[in-house]
Amino acid sequence: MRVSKTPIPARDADATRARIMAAVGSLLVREGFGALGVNAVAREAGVDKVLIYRYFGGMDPLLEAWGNASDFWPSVEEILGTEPETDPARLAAGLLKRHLRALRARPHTLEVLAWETVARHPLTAILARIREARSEQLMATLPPSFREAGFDVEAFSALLGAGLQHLLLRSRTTDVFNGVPIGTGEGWLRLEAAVDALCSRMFSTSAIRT
Amino acid sequence: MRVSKTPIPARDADATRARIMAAVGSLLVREGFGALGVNAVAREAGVDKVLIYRYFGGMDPLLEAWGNASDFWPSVEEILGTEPETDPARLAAGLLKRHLRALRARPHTLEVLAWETVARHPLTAILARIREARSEQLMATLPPSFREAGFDVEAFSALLGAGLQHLLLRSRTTDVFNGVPIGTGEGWLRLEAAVDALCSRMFSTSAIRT
DNA sequence: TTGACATGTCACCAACCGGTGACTACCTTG
DNA sequence: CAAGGTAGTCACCGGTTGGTGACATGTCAA
Repeated sequence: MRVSKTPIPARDADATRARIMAAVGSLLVREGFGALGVNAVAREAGVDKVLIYRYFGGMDPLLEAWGNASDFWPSVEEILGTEPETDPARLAAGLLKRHLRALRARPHTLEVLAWETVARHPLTAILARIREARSEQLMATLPPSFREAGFDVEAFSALLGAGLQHLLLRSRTTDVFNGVPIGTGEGWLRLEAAVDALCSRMFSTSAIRT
Repeated sequence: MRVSKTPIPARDADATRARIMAAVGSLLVREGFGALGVNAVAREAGVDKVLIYRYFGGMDPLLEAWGNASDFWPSVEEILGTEPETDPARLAAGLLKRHLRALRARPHTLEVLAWETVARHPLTAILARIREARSEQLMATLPPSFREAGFDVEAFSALLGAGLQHLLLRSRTTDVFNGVPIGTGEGWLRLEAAVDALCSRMFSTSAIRT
């Protein structure tokens, strides 16, 4: 009569590693960043926490691995779109809208962005570095006419980009922001239309006013 | 020879209550809301934590009391400004800019707003309620022409308001956002100028385009 | 003076946290 | 078969957290 204490220990390191990584993601979107810890991840993965130390070296390296592995940030192509656009207003609006849609499809990324606006953490630093590289890569593809549009394009795009990002973050927990239903697709259609209008009017009338 | 264990116990309940309340604020701005707890507040106030339970009934009631006490949200007058404005573009820009300045002067409020984006909490609910009331109060003072400007004013102001708020939150930990130095007054001047330009062009050309 | 009450100190609790060492079970290589 | 490494379990450590009960000390009124 065998009294084996370990009925199905699986005994598959790669699978265990994968379970731990997956647990990070699901725990993140379900409980939020505050719940992320060695004990919690181990519980979520159904695994002893000592394996986290053995396989990853601790929580921070695990988060690094997780951030590097998943398609955390949208690719440059996803933001640039397929066909080239010359009209600066359409170009700007297209970039903003594709950026919006890319983030809207990535709840993990959204969660980390939320954390980043609030607290400093090794993971947010890691991911910020990846994002910076992507951002520079993207900026390099933009035509120089974009920068000399007759108004402060940096401040303009900072304002709109920040606005979209903030609304995305709020949409995780709130249904309506300033009367706009950010919990539904209809609200985002209205916001995309607003982005279109803003870009169009800024770039087309940029020469009229100083 | 007296061996009094309590050299200066102060013995002033009101003062102790005040010290606890003050400790919440200073701890919040210095360490962030993650560090808020019974032990931390008691330490910060130089007070035994049992007094927090005795005087406030726990951490959440303490936070409620704190949120209700301080001038957390700017008054309606502070947002509306002194002199009435009829031009809708100037009116909108003025509202946004005064809102921005009011929040920039309130680090406590900013910290709780940041908190609100990542977690639900009794305190954030309390403050959200106060904010809602102020917001409605403010909206009631705006002329109806504001709503029928020929474009989606709600989406427009949601986007700009959210953008400013997001940049405010990011400025707590980051110096530059999209090339704009949000850590310095110069960056905020540029952003205010961008708000002016956006409002001006949206309201002045609203009839030209659909 | 005596008692009631308010104020504050202290010790303690269970629960959780991150982290580590010792162990068993298994598979592979000789 | 034996040896060694790998995968996983378990028990434990010190420290911190939220929370409570017992107690000392001061103040004030009867």
